[in-house]
Parts: sequence; structure tokens; C-alpha cells
Amino acid sequence: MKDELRALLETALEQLKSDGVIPQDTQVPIQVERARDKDHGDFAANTAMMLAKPARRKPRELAEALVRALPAHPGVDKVEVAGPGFINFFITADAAYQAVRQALEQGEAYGRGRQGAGQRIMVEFVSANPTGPLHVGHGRGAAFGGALCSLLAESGYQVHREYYVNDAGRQMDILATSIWLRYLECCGETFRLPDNMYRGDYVKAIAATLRERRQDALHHPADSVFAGLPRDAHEGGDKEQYIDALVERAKQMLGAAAYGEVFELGLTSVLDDIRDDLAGFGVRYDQWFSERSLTESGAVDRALQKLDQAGYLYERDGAVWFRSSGFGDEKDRVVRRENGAITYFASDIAYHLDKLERGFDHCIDIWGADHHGYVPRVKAALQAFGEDPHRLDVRLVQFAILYRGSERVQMSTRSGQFVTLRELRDEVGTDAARFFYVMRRPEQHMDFDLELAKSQSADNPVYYIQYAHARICSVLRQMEERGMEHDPAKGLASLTRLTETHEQDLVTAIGQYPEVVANAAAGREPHQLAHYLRELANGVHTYYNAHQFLVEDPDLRDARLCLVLAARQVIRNGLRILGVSAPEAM
RNA sequence: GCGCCCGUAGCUCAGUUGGAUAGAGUGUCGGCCUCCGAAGCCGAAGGUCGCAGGUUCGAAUCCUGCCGGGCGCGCCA
Repeated sequence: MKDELRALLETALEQLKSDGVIPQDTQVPIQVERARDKDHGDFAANTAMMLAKPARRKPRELAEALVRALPAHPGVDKVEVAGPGFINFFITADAAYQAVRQALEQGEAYGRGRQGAGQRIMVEFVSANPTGPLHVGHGRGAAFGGALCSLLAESGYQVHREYYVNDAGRQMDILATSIWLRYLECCGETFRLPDNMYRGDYVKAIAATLRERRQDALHHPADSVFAGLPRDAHEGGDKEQYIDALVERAKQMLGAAAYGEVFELGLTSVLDDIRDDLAGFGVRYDQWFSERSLTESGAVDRALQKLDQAGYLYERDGAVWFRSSGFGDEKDRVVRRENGAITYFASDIAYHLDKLERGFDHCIDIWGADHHGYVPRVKAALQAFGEDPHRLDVRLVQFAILYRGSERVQMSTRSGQFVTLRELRDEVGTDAARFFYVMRRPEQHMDFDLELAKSQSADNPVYYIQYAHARICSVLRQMEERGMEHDPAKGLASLTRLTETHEQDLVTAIGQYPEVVANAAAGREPHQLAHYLRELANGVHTYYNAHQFLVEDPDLRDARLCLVLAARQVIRNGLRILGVSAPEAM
């Protein structure tokens, strides 16, 4: 409808141009929006006001002229000029009822758009280091990413969901070493734990598995393990240097094969846990991309060579630097350290080059807000490769700040004091957690009160929406109990019986759904859908309280049931995009 | 110090990309089950859109400067 109105205005505009009312070369974007206020009709256009300046005429005069030049349209009931020069469109009831027909006929396809048709888009999200279980901070990225992917798919994009696994690097070595130390405890050794090791219970669990599998084969006396190491932080030393030394000691004493075994056990255990956790959260991936595979395949070396050949690398202080400052980054960055090891950034360069080479039209990265400093350098690398940096869209998700009641919960992965995503799911349920996360704009700092989310009270808006869905299901059950029947075809033929204000509001809301999906996808803003669903549910509840659906008059009953069934379909479709279930009973 | 994000009702947040009289939820107060599920509905109260300028027909929205909060500024990941 919006597009059709836009076309009508386009025609009228051309008419005014040929009539000489406005200059031939005038260019204005034709914007048609949903009117906020019902008094302003269904749609409003500000075209006349936009034209006022170039045409050097009063907006209202232009609006009148545009309306006179507007071709007739069967769906347009009347057109008014209002306010400073808005053109308000009132569409016919029949055109509005069309939405109900479409929702029922198209079913779960209602709301699908074609904006992304023919385009491949890759979304990389969560990508937490496999050094421990996901915590509630990752949950927000997972919920946002999952919903965004569904939204894009609903808009016609071919979506590829990817998780980048940081399975190389120092943090993984620290995990492996932490597991080995816990294993040594299982063997009966006692010692002071390093300040910088991973301490969560999951480490103990992995160590126990290791002990069960290898018995005492990897056992070394604590005295020899800790002999000659530098001071740890609690002894006045540096915790980083200490843990690095301990990692080296573990590699020496275990040998490459056994160390690799501990390392792999840690990686697969944690990764399996993350996979399982995300699957339980309703988030699925097409690919788990290994960072290690980039170094092993030589992709990192190739990427660095490419930069070198283009003249963007140089040596200084024994390290190799990328001249990212030439592309808007605030300083140059090291890609190969003095000791010869490549940096995390170097594999990131290779990874993003790989993404583009795989031929996606767009790439979206969803990162935690603490990584925002990385955006300029990654985009700089893309530019150095001669790529358009706009092919990569980095979306930052702010942290969820956890509260228990009014008390803030401090989190740190290393100390093991954190609330895991799994705990959250167990306590508040996947539906509530996913909806809660996705209700807010991603860049908004968000307060997540565990007590509130756990309370299972009406404070959680997801119940409100689910209840609207369940209520409609309940009406159908009630109908059968009373021996009544519903004839959809008759209902659709009787839609003109829906003359109540509540009914027309609901019809309008159902008709808005496809636009909401399109807008939310285009802006990468799933929260728009969440808010819409709340409003739609409100429309259902209000209607329910104001009128009986199961009335004696069969035509009216069929029409009303068609209306609420269309609403149910929209709720179902919308919740599915957000990863929330639509129960038939609460 | 520099950079990014945020500041809207007591609290938690929307605000259709610059539009008409700034909206929800929650909390407070007052109503509604002889009625398809009260996890619901109806009503009332609640605002210097952080502050000050600027841009224009028109600003919560765009620009500049302050104030306040979060995050980031490693040859860490």
C-alpha cells in the first residue's frame, strides 16, 4: 500500500512539473509514513513541505495542488491536507481487510519480504573464546545475532551464520595449563594456584576426565613443576610472566604430544559445551570457523604477503607493523611480534579477507562493545586489500549489567565468579531470556535484573505476548466445546462486519507487520519487532475484553475469528523470528 | 588526555532515520470476573527529552561546546 501511494504521489509530482507549478529539475524523496494519530488517516506524506523551498510556494498550496493531481485509486477512501502541509491518506476498509486475508492465506510466510533477494549475507556472532562457558554477556550477542539472522532470512537474504573459534593463542595455553594443574591436584599434589589461571569448576571437571582417561601418566611432583619459576603476583611478581613461564613448563614436562592432548581435551570440552548451550538457546550455526585453520592453511601468511606486496607493512623494533594509520586508524598495529609469533590481529585480517573471498555480498560482525577499538583497524585492513569497507558492518552490543535486586553482580571469567548463560536459561527459561535481551536497542546499556527475570511474573513482557497467543487458542477450544464451528471462507467474505474501533485497530496492526519486519531487518534492529509484538498483543487483549468472539450470529463470529486467527498467525511468526515459542496454553 | 556508546516520567525503556499534542511497561492511586483464561482490561497522576548555543517552515532526533555514566586506548586475546 505504501509503495502504491508513493507511486500516486510520483505521478502527481510529474503532473505539477509539466504544468509548470514547480521547476522541472526539482528532486525530492517521496516519503510515505504510517500516521501516528488516527485523525491523520492511515498514511501521511510530507512531500509538499519538502517541495516548499525549491518551488518557492507555500506548503499548503502545494499540498492542495498535489492532491488535485493525484490519480484515483480503489484503495484510497479520501485524501486530506492537514497541519503545516501534510497529505493524509485514508484507505478504504476493504483495502485494510486485505491484511487479514493475506495473513491467513500466507500463514507462516506472511511478513516475508524480498529486499534481500539474491544476496548472500554472513553474520558472525558470539565468537567467545573457548576458554570457559558462555556467560550472560555473551547471551545478549547470541539473542541479538540469532534474531537478526532470522530477520534477514525473512527479508529474503541467504544468511550464513558463523562462529569464529579462537582456538589458538595464549589464552588457550593458559586453559590447558589450568587443566593440567587441576589434574595434578587430582593426583594428590597440593600447591598454591597461580593468580592468573582459569578457576571455574568446569576446569576441575575437565581435569577429572583427564585423570580418568590417563590415570597418573601425566603426573609430575609439584616441587619439580614449580621449581625455578619467577614470582607470582601474590609474591610481588607479575602474574602474566608467571603464567607464561608455567605454560612453558607444562609444555616441557609433558612433551608436545601429551600437552597437545590436554590442550585438545580442553578445547573440545569447552566448545562442545558452548555448542550445546547455544543450541539450547535456539541459536544454530552454519559454520564454526577455526582460527587455527588459518595459520595451518597458510592463510595468515598469504594475507600478510598481500599487504606486504601492496606496501603496507614495515619493520620496526624487530616487529612487523601494518600501516593502518593510513586508513583512519589512530596508530599502526603490530602483525608479527619480535619473537616471530603472529598477533591476534593478523589472524583477524586473514579471517576477514577469507570472508570476503567467499563471496558474501555483506558481512556483519557482532562484537561486544569492549572491542569497539578494533573496528578501525579491521576496516583499515579491508581497505588495504582494495575492498570497500562498507561490505563489513560491525554491530556493537553493549554489556548487560547484571543485578540481583538492587545489587550489582561483578563478573570475571578468570576468577570463575560469573553467571553463565546456562544458569540464566535454567532460571528464567529460554523464552524470557531471549525476549528480554532483544527488547532493547543493542547499543543501549542494559540492566538485567536476575530477580526480576526469574520471578516469572507479569513484569516479563514475553508472557504478555504468549498469553495473547494462548488466549486465541483457548477461544478455539472453547468454540469446539460449545459445539460451534468456524468457516474461514465465510469469515473472509464477512470482514465488513468488523466495524468496531478495536477491530479496525487490530486490522491495521496486522497490516503493519510486513513493514515492521522490513524496517527491523534494514536497520538491524530486532527490538523494533519486539515492541511491535507487544503492541499487537495489547490490541488482542483489549479486543478480547471489549467483545465476545463466540457470538450467535455466524457471519460476525466467523469474521471475528478470522481476525483473531490472523493476529495469532502474526504473533507466531514474529515470536519465531525472535526465537521465542508461541504456546497454545500457558 | 584522546576515541566510541549512552543520557527521555520515580524505575526500565521506545520514539517510524528531521514531522503534527513526546509514548509504553513497571511502580503509585481508583475501577472491571454470573461473561470465550484477571499472566487480562479501563481510568488517574507523573516531563526543563542532561545543560547552553546553532542549522530551518519544523529538533528528543542533525552540528558545536560543556556536564554526567559506561567502554576502549598492549609486540594481550
